[in-house]
Amino acid sequence: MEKEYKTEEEFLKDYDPSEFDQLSMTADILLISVSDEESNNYRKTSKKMMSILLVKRDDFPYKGKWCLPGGFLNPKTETLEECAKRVLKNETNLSNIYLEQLYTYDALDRDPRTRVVSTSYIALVDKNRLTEMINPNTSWFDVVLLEEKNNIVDITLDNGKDTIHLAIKKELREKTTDRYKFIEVKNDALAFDHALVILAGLERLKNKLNYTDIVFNMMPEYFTLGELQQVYEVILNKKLLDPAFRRIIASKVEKTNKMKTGEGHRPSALFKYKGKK
Amino acid sequence: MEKEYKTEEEFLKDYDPSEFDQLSMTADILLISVSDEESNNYRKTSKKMMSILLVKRDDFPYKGKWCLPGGFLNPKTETLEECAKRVLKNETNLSNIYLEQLYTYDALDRDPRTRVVSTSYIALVDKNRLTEMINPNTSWFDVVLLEEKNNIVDITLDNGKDTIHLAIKKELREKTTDRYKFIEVKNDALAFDHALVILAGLERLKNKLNYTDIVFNMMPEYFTLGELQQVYEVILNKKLLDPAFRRIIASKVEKTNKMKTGEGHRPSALFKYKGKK
DNA sequence: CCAATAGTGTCTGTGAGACAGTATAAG
DNA sequence: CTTATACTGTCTCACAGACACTATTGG
Repeated sequence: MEKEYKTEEEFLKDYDPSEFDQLSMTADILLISVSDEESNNYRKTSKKMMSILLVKRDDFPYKGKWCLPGGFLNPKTETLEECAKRVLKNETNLSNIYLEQLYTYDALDRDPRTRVVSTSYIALVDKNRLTEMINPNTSWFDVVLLEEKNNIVDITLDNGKDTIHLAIKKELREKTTDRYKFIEVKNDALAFDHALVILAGLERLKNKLNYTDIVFNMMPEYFTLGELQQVYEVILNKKLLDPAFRRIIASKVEKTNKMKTGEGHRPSALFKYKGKK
Repeated sequence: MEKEYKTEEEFLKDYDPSEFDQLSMTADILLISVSDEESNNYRKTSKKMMSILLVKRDDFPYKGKWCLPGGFLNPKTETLEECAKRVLKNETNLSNIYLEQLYTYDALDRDPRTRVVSTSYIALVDKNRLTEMINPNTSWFDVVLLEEKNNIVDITLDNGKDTIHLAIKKELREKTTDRYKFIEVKNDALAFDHALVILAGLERLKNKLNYTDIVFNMMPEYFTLGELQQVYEVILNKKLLDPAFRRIIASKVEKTNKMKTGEGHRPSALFKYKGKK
């Protein structure tokens, strides 16, 4: 028999959450950066690549597999975003970085332990800011290949020791939008559904590049337009034409009187992010 | 003291989820449609308005306030999207409608009972499809005003009996993107953080209109280009020029040999959605 | 000089914005 | 005929794509 409550206070006093079905949540973070691959030619500039941070799992489940940094939410004390920041701080000692909610993953069997719903976040960082890695199981993986053919995306990640090959099928959810269902076709190395999170995150970043200034969260304070263009090119996965790129970017950056020299070719001006036009 | 496990099976056998902090989740649905406001002039076409579905709360907390249709997730049996579909089916008897995850809301105090994290969904429907409303507490509210001035958004909702005024402040999260933190400035009628969900959902729809064919999820099978243009105009909240609109839409629709007549002016051809160009 | 990147000038085609004009129904 | 919407033709301007050209360094 149900009790009748007159006021919200009275109702809340009697409320017992443990009567209801509960579950656990995690926040998982896709930390993306752009790194330099050193060049063999003194004249040539270093080739840039995207890289993402992975952690080798010490414990079951998925012991020995790689996964995104993440952790269980403490429901009494923190929000999911705070949880993501805490995890990131613990793993990399980074704080004050760009963080954006990506998607909430909740397949029934995504965690073999019990029902765990995960809200994923994208984090962006300028690699120069990354000094010490706290967790020794943590490693940067370069995105050495990212290619889509016939709705199958092939991704190759490499950290210098391990190489991870992923293949993910994209199935159009409905003809009216560009939403896809991602299905793992090949994944021997990544735990949980994190391969799907990585692809979703890289695609989100690619899209946002075109209509926001999000890229500057991955840049140092001073940069050349050549460097900036390379970052665009590696994220968009295509070459851009110099004049067009400079036209678009011109209103967003500010030329400083600093120059970058000693590169075996004409020096280039250093720029700063100016803020939105 | 921790036990050492050799295999994942062994580990899972001993795993007890209740040892860890758990919480409840809900799925909340912002169901959006476009309705006709009948005209007083036999010649004039009816004015279109967006409308959203709200439910009057029968129980504590927020008893008597309006909220989005939503319900608690059963962690053992369903995904959040399935939960959203179940709720929608129960309230409106609708199934097979467009559903898209919007955002996961998780402020510590968003539910006075206990920690409840809510994943919100946008649902779109052609109002002609909506026949019977099952829950008598359910009502369509027209968006009679939606206006942004100095980063304050004013929204007025009206269901013919009740009028709801909302004011939400938009605070830019960082200068590199277009992300805003939404803060309720005025809200006497909506429960939880649902005013924020409504604004986020309407803005998402507005954005998606420009780069997807999402609008056709709100259209009947046959429609005139004038009707379609009106739907665009009410969602984008601005007038469009006929020739420009027709150029953009031309590749997406297919002219049928049906006509719409009897409107007191030149009849117009009926079109069908053709699928992506 | 050479190789490599920095940086600019300019043509061209596409496409959105704008406006004006014609067409056709009901009353 | 009037009124209101349906539908089309065409000009202009902004801007992305493309290509060619000049500038400047280290070796």
